[in-house]
Amino acid sequence: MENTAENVRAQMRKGVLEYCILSILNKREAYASAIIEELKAANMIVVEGTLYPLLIRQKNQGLLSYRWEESTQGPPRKYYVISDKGREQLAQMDEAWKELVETISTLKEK
Amino acid sequence: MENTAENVRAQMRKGVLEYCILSILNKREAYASAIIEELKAANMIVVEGTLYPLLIRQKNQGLLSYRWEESTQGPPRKYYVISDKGREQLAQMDEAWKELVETISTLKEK
DNA sequence: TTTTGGTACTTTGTGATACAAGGTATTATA
DNA sequence: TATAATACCTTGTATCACAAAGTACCAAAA
Repeated sequence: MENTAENVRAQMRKGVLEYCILSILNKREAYASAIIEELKAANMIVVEGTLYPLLIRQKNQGLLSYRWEESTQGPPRKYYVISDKGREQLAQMDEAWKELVETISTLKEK
Repeated sequence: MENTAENVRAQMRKGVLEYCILSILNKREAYASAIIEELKAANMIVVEGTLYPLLIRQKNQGLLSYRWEESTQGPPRKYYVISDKGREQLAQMDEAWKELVETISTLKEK
């Protein structure tokens, strides 16, 4: 098992992705490719094969809904929208994230 | 699939565990039960079935070594010690953690 | 001296999930 | 009517955290 700097980042972000998606959709609705672009801009690379099943899982959990919209530049886009339940979940995740940051900080103390 | 607050925390910390272990062992050598105690004190619950294989993986990667030590209170303990390679890895992880915190922060900006 | 309880290390099976790779479908343009 | 670009989806694989059960050592009580 290799352990390059890239692998370290990949490892570390596991489980945080779901949080990122909800955070993005809490700002504005978006379709998958746009979400990937925003993640890339924030320095977190995600591939389609990861994102699509994740969006479907969150939709099935009632955290998101979606609607189709025509595009002038290709096939129709599936715009995802965060739901009330999704916002509740996001609030929990905000809390969990704060705690995780605190936990790491505590562990670093000598 | 349930999604309690506890599950959220569990999900989120995936991949961060390895970082936590190296951070603890960078302060002082320790055996598994003591590591679990320190994690619990920092609000991160981990069970034996998770920790032992993880320590073995890190040892096999050359990040840790160990030595046996007698105990007055039961069977001998396996004390793990971080290696030079482990410290290098930890430095990379410190960087990756900083970036991840930054990434989340960026995604939260409207 | 046998049993009991506590401590510590280990293994097996399961479910979740990120990714690589490949596939389908729509639209515009050459 | 190809071709390229865009967009969505699926399958197979590897990894990993966890639950649960097992093994081994030691000391103190019965």
